[in-house]
Amino acid sequence: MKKINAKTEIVSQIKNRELVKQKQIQIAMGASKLFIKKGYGRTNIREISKASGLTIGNLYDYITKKEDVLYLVFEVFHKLWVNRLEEEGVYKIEDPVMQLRVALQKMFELVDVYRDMVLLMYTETKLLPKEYIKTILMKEGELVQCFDKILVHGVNKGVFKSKDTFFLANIIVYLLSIEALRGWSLRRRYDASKISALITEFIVDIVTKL
Amino acid sequence: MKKINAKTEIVSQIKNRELVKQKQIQIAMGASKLFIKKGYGRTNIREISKASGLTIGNLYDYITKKEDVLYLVFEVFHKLWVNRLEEEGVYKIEDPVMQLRVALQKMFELVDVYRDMVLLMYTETKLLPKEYIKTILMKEGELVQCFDKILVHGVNKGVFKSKDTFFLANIIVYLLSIEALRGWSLRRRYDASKISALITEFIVDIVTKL
Amino acid sequence: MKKINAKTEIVSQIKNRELVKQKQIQIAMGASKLFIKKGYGRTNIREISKASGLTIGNLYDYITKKEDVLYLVFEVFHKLWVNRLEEEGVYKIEDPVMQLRVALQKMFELVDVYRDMVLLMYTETKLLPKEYIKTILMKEGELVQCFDKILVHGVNKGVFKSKDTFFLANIIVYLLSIEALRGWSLRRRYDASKISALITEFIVDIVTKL
Amino acid sequence: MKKINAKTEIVSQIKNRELVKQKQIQIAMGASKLFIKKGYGRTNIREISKASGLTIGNLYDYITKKEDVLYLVFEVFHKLWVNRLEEEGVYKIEDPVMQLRVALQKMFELVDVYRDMVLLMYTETKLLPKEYIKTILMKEGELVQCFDKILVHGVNKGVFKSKDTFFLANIIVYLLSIEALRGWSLRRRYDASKISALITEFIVDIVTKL
DNA sequence: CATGAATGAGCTTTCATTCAT
DNA sequence: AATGAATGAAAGCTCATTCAT
Repeated sequence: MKKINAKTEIVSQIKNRELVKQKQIQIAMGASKLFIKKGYGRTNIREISKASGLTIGNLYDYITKKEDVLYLVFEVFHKLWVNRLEEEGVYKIEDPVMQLRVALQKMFELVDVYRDMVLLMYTETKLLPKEYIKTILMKEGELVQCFDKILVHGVNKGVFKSKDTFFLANIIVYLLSIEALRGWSLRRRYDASKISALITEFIVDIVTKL
Repeated sequence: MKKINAKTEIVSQIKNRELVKQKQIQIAMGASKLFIKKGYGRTNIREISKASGLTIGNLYDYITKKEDVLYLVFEVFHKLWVNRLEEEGVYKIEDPVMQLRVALQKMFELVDVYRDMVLLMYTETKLLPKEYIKTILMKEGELVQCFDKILVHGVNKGVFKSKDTFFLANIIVYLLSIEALRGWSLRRRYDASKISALITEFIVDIVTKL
Repeated sequence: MKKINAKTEIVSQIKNRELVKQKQIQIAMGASKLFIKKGYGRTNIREISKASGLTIGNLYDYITKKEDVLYLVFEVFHKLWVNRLEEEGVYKIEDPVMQLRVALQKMFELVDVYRDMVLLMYTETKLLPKEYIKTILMKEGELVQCFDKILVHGVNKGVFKSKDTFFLANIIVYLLSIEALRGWSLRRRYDASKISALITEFIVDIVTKL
Repeated sequence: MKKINAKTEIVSQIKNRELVKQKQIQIAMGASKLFIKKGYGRTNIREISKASGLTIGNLYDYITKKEDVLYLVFEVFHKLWVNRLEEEGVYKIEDPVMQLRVALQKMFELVDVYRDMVLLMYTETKLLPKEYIKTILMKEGELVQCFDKILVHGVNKGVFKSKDTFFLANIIVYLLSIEALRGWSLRRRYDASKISALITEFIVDIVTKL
């Protein structure tokens, strides 16, 4: 397994590091709404400037290229996911099935709210320069590791059977996005919450029975 | 379940219908290579014109907007998939597990060759106008139906257990693309053919055991 | 007074002179409707070809440049005006006031039907190459001469007073177009037929009282 | 009589209102020369950009569409006319005939200088979108009102006889442009200043004798 | 640090005209 | 004589990025 190793920081002209961080978050928050609504390619710098409350010139004090904004958006957005699992006591749950169920539920809550953002990540990530993609994917990798940890915990307890938790964790993380990516098909029969429920049961079945 | 019903045809200035069809395929073939390499948004008309061997003006005799080219690419590309299942005797195999295995194998062969194209479809479809999206998704729906049919056949034979073949067919079609969409993660441990094999066994396990 | 002297003929590749004339009229008839509706600049050759029932290639057997079509339209259209005065016995009326009234009435009937065409002539003539403009204006000059003749007739009869019939004939011909050119202002108070009536009385007043 | 009511302002990306006004005039001045020489349709944005001393991008900071330039030209140009009457004490002249003569003279001075511009207004106004046409015509209406006022003044003094000053004011304004629109015919006999003189006497005759 | 006007290459699309059949 | 596919220059317009203030 190749080692994940990428650390990217948007370089800024501004000296005050605290300010830079604060403004970059401000930019990401403003831009994310636009990106979700219109996509990255169709959002222009003027709009990003307006949405983030910075003048164009000032905006460029905190970024170097437009791509940086997309990166910042992904960065902010990604923290949401991992934090969700880490900050809410999921890891303290002892019962493996319960732990998995809770983790999945928390993820689906986010998918439900940020469905378009999930789609955006799939659709726009590859537009970024390689350097950035590497970092983004590394952060995605963290989410896989979270589920891997949960699976290993279940296997150790003798509740889950999987011999290849890494593979299964990937499957699980991939299935989390099914509603965002294939909702147009599934929603012809089921509503969003039913889809989440079906996927949850499906995953639990897999890890306990296969 | 809503009825799928959409039919789109790119309007052309050219009267000779045969020629139109031939040239539109020519355009799609030329453009697809560019789209895979650079994405739709970063490929410009001049390049498409050159790649398809038509002058710009003549190109616009066969399309109306740049978007039409993306649609044409998807259309040509999609025929590949459904044809692959229909034309190669998959439906004549009696043994359900064998039938499913062969179908999956054929699909993975295509994924392997057209990995980037799969990604393109997921990433760029939503850039199209609604009218076109409808048609594209309808064609995607056909693939789901193909697998649904295979599953129903297996259930009737008493070999597959699934009570919700539509849901499962969606999962299967979705999993077909996992290598294209999350290969960056899986390939850190497995090569492409191993991934296909793992997914195949995983699916067979699911349909026979759950 | 400079002598009017211009004769233009659209050159054609086709040998049969009769056919050329017939087709050129066919082209003019088809195109005039388009020009009135959309203006010359916004009508393209494809549309002209369709409207005239000739294929593009064949159309170009009867014209050399798109401008030729505008010239043909003006030519056909202009015959209407002069013919209207010449063919309908206006010149046989003995009473000068009556003759003038009838002539004006006939002209206003045409303005009423071809209002947009009048506007078109004013708006597009100057887009033509000099050679063509000369011919067009010569034909316009014929109309001035028609009215000049009528005025001279009245002066000889002692009914009209004007010493400068050429100047007055120009004024009259100019006033014929007032509704087309300034109708937007006048029509806020009067309808089209009222405008014609007012102008007619105004002209009669002028020629008899000034 | 419908109420005239239209106000159009070319929207600009630039925040500094003063600058916008100044640059828009700069654009109008540069473009008007081109429009007079080649017409609106045959002048392209690149030329306008060069003539106005702005880069293309910057030009588009002050306009939205090419049409806006035509509107700006008309706007600047129109101020000239109304200002000419209002700023030069015409309204202070008590003697109606003298007042009318002076007003006409001032107008003909402008026609003489801006002959091609007058033609342009007649020929290109209708190319504008309705919204703009409305505003342009409203401004034209102001000129009619100026002459209406002069006529009413004369009628009140018992010097002019007209019962329908609105109609006559329209005729007068229309006659102001005769040299621009039909000069090609009249100039075969008279030079420009003679034409102005003839029209002036003609108008004075009309208002005093009819 | 902040402002926003300025830059100009690059984009998609149209269309008069030609020419092989 | 008739057909209509092919040509490609040129059009209007956008937008990421810079830089003087």
